[in-house]
Amino acid sequence: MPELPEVEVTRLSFAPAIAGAKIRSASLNKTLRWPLGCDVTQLEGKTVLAVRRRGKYLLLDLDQGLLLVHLGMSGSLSFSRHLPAAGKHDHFEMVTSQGTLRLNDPRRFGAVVYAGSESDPVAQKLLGKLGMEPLTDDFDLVEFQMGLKRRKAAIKQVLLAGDVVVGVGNIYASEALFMAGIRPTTSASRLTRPRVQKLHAAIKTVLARAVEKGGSTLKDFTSANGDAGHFQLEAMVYAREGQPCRMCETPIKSMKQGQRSTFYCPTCQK
DNA sequence: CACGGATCCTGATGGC
DNA sequence: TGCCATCAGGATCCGT
Repeated sequence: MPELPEVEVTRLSFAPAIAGAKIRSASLNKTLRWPLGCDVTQLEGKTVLAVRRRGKYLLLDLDQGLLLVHLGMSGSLSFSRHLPAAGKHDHFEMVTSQGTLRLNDPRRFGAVVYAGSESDPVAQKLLGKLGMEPLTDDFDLVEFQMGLKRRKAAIKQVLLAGDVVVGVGNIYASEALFMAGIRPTTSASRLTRPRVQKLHAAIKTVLARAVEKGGSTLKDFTSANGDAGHFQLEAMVYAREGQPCRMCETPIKSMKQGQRSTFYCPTCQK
């Protein structure tokens, strides 16, 4: 489910409320993608200082160590003083002095991992190869161009790989490529400099706009407050196969790239 | 090293 | 209480 905008919207929806909270108890009832990395009871007594984001990971800074939370394809967090009884797919929960944080994840591609510090090998294994953050000054145009230059694969797949730029998932890759007028199958290394510049700007614009709109709720995404997103209503190509392009009326096409659906306008994207 | 495919898991949907 | 195939917001691992 969640790409950078959904993860960021989730972060914003509970970071202020959980800051300073002391963990009273924690439980993990089913295996997620990766092991927690410590006994879940060891979280008790620690304090949540802040919540940061790196790519699609949420980093919960504790007074001792940190928790890395990934939402996978179907994960969502909720944080409230009063949550309903836990359901079938609620796999991780932390009761704190300021409310309960809960991870719901039907497909269990998500994860909660404890690391002693961010430089800990456990954390570095997950964070170490991540690319640039697209919504900060870290997203350097020249470095982006160099990153694409050495990749022969289709630009859509290079964006999804996350080692050049992070946070762009299946929805926003199609949307950014539409905005930049680039065919998703174009080899990354063959994009001209002006086209790379256009794509660099498009990624920032699309992701920032999606954060503003509360993310995309295709099926069941909500922030930790329970709010749905609305960006999907203004998608130009994603999930719009056969519908007229909002710019030129040409029917939107879809295709498979690496077993993922890609949507594009054959007229606007060359 | 970079690429493409298989893989983890559950649920919804649509064709037959 | 039908069954089967396909698809879904991610990212790693493995063979080439």
